[in-house]
Amino acid sequence: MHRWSRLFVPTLREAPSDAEVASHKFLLRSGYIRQLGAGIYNYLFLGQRSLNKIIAIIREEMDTIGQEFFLPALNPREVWEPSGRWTGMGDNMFRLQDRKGADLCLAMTHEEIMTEIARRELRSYKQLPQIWYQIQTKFRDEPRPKSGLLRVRQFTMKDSYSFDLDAAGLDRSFDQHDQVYRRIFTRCGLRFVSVDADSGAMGGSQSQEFMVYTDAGEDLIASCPVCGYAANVEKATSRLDPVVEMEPTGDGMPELVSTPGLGAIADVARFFQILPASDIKCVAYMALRRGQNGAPESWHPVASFLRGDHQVNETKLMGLLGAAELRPMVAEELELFLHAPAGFLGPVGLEPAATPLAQGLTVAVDHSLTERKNMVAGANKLDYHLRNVTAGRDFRWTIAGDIRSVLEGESCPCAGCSGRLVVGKAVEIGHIFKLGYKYTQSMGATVLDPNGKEVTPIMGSYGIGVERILTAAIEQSHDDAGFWLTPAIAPFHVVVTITNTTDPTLLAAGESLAAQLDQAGFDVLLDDRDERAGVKFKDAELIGIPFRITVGKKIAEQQVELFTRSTATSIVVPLADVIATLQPLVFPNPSAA
RNA sequence: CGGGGAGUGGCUCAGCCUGGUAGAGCACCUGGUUCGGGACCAGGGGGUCGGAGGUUCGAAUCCUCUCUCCCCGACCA
Repeated sequence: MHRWSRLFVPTLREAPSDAEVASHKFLLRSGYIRQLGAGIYNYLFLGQRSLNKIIAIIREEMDTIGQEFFLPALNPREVWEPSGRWTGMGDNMFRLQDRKGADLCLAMTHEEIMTEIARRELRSYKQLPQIWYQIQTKFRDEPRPKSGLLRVRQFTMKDSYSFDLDAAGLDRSFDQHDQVYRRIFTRCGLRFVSVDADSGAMGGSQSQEFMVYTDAGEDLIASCPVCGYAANVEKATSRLDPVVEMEPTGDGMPELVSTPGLGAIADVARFFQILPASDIKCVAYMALRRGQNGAPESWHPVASFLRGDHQVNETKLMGLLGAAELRPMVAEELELFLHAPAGFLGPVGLEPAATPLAQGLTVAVDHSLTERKNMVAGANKLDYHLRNVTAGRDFRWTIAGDIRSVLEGESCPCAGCSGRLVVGKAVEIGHIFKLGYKYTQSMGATVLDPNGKEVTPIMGSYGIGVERILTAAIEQSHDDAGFWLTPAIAPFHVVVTITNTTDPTLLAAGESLAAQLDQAGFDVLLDDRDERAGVKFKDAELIGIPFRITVGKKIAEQQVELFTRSTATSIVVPLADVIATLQPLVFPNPSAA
């Protein structure tokens, strides 16, 4: 039992002005955290207590499939060299030097260290599979920390790594994580979804993110309400409705039309009296190719083309091209590679490179364009467009593929599904994905298979953002007065509020009840402060504790009030029944207690 | 990194434009009254106005530089 009168719970009546999102405001107001610097936070008593409970759940569930390690956050440069990530991580990694001038870094993740252990220790297929995990502080020099604990430079991550003999084994490890993650997030009281995700720069195949819908999130999720399809928009696809082609004009061949000052899609469409879908949009990039060692190798010009009403999806484009980085061309580069300014760029007359990021200009075309005809496109000449532009006949490309972002309302990509996609913001709380051989291969980890042949184990990598669980929980369960956590992750199960501590009867009754609850296994916070009742009620409702028992006037009839924070309702309970009433509410699943 | 905004007591902010030596509410301390929805009265403590330089008789206020934080776009748990 903890007595509030002796705790440090610095609640704030008003939120500091630099807090924007709900979770940030409430974490500060409730005295869970305090900021130390951009993306760096102190966790105070209540915050740490809640995070500890989250960690305990993660640990308990992870122990059913894996073994807990604890690896150093401080890593020598050498460990990060073979995978190419010492350079590959770029400015996102914190780096430092020791007194001898040797390079070190603060680890952002631990694939290399885990693989290093595997490389040195694993000899035989009989030792596989292995699942190793840790709960550790991670450091990332985020370009832009924001939104309280949502995007920070130091945070706690549960990261695990699986080593399997073959792809089928990896499938099992992946699936085990999927199941365990679902249990963890469910026990933490989160309403979450799992979505297909891009496997990104880490390399690998299947990739799945666990997301919590909230406007504070930074990811966009496309989902189908009919069939349940869900994917990060970085990855999501859709079926496009057929486009009614324009009738050709004149001889049907590309015709130069003066369009002075009409650089914007909307202006061009209005001028030609066409829909934006019949205008070709060009977005030009410089794309970086990296070598085997992760070092930047060369920049290549890329012209991407898509429908005027579509947006480029840079993640998809990078994936299609095999590019490591993408940045928009500047005006001089547009002039140099395309000989025209933005607004008048088009595919006609370009000479596409033979393969992506080879010598010359890489022309990438969205596949919504490859069968189209009689479109309008920039003429690669200031103040001119072309009409009657037909794919294949009038222009060619290096590569065609899906390089656009889906839009809300488009048809679900699933075969036979009639649903329309809905797009919503979400925050990522966990990520599981199949790494493949990237690390085991580059670092030379091998085992002998049953035939005595050397084989490279296949890896998976799985992360959970601990603070993000807390943040997401607050985002999805708050009101004007504060927030509420599920009992399993709340710093306390119940707060016993004595309305007036100067009344010896009330004080004694509250003390006694709190002690009984404590004895019965509840985490109890006794509000024995010499404050007015209103102050105590406000505080209790602010700080995330799911239940409050008010010890007040009704004590004369041996009764108290039980207030349920999530519903903001209270019931009168006889003193003798408090424990029995609270038991199923706090411990709904006996095995989870 | 590019674009926008803000730094004045613990918190929210006023004062700045139009220089004259810092203020309110909340919080805090003491005493008293009060005690089921962020009380009241009286008294009190606390700020080199982010930092440096400059202009001026005089700078929170004007000028230059700088640091930090927040928000919007490229990264990720």
